[in-house]
Amino acid sequence: MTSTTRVRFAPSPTGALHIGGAHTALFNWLWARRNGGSFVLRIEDTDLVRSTAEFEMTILQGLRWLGLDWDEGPDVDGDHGPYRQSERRDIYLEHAMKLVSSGQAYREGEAVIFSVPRGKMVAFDDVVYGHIEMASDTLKDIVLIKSDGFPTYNYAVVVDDHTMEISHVVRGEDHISNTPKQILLYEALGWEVPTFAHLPMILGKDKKKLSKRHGATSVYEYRDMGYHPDALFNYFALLGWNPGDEREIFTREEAVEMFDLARVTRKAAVFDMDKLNFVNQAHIARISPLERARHTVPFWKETGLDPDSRTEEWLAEVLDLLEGRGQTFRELAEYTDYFLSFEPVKKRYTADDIDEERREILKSFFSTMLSLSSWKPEELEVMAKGWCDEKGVRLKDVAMPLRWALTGRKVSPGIFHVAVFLGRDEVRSRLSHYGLV
RNA sequence: GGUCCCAUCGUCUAGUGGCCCAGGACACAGCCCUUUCAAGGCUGCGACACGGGUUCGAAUCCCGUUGGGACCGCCA
Repeated sequence: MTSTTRVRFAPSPTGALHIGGAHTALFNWLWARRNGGSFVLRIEDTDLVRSTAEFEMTILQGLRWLGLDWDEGPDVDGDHGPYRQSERRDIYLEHAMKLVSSGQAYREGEAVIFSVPRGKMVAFDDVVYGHIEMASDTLKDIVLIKSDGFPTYNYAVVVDDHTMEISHVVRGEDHISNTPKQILLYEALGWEVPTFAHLPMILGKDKKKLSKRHGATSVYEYRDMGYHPDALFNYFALLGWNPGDEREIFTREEAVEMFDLARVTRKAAVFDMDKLNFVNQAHIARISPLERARHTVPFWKETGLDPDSRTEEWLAEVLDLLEGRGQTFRELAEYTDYFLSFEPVKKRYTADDIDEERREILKSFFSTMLSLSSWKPEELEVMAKGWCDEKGVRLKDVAMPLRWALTGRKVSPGIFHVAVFLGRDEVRSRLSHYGLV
């Protein structure tokens, strides 16, 4: 019937967009884009008590942030709407009544219940898990319409996937056990059964289902921790799938090109922050300096700094000095605070580790340094090495005090690069604050 | 309890009977580089859950055991 690929992501708006949901949405999106098909977004809001419009909105925003765009959905017109289950009640009722009149379902109270046929073997071939079968005798009758007039999940999903002409049902492995029930419903309704592809679950470090106990579970938390959406996308794609070669860092477009449902793995995967950090660092290294700066701005602001008083080019240059240091935008902001202001340096460092004897040596070195004719990193380094040789001092004995005075930290990029970028006047001013010049 | 699914380094995985006394990546350790920390380069540590089969040959196929997980709601 449907020759084109149509997949869907069907979240229920009872919470933020969680990692598991984002992972499922991602694989659906990948499959749709890979095949030039459609990605449909459907809101499963039949749980009156827990569903809210706010959650629906955050889920949509979360998907957008991740770069997962949909072709049809509650906010995008299509030929298969409406896209909220709460707006499709007449459709569910209509088909349920057909089952009642054909004797395959019965009423009990206000509800409509499907009688599961006895002695049947229900089987399907899952793209990921292979052949699965289950005896219908192990199933209880299935509630179709609840007493409140709303459909149940297992019923609504069948009606929707059929009427929306979904070709591939791609969802979490926790739905494998529901699949035979749904197939029975497809058959009773006389509908063609779609192709199923179940995805492995994502677990926490302790191999238990991911929950709040494992820390951040909503995609927004990752955004706020300083992860790039492309990196999260890349990392999610690697959970339960791999391209077949040894590439691990790739763009959205590259993933679309390489993706194949047939290569999805079956084992539940543990969400590993260390690997995510590595992937994020790799993406930060790949994006342009300007984009890096734009992503870091909110984090500078968060620590009370004022990046708006600088040009984007200047900010990008600052970040460039980091040369790979930092795994998140939050760290990038942290590691460069001293470029934007001397205040954080003063808070971190007081110079009370320097005794008088040491201070005299340093003053001598810094005055030579500040009077250098050329203010370039290489020149500063050559001068410093020469000076140290002559005085019988180790380079680190002058480089570290300089680092402390300029950055307030024991680690930083090459300190002569920092000094040059800060400028001779600013360096003199910071050194003089500590009485070192 | 019933049904279903899963099982390769700590983690993500490659592997579909011989190319595997198992390859890559993260993490970890060491070395190189070096003014610190990163980055980068090199090296190392480290796994086929167990027991039976089938086969000339098994991580790969079959059976069982053990261990995980999911579902069994008028939740989704």
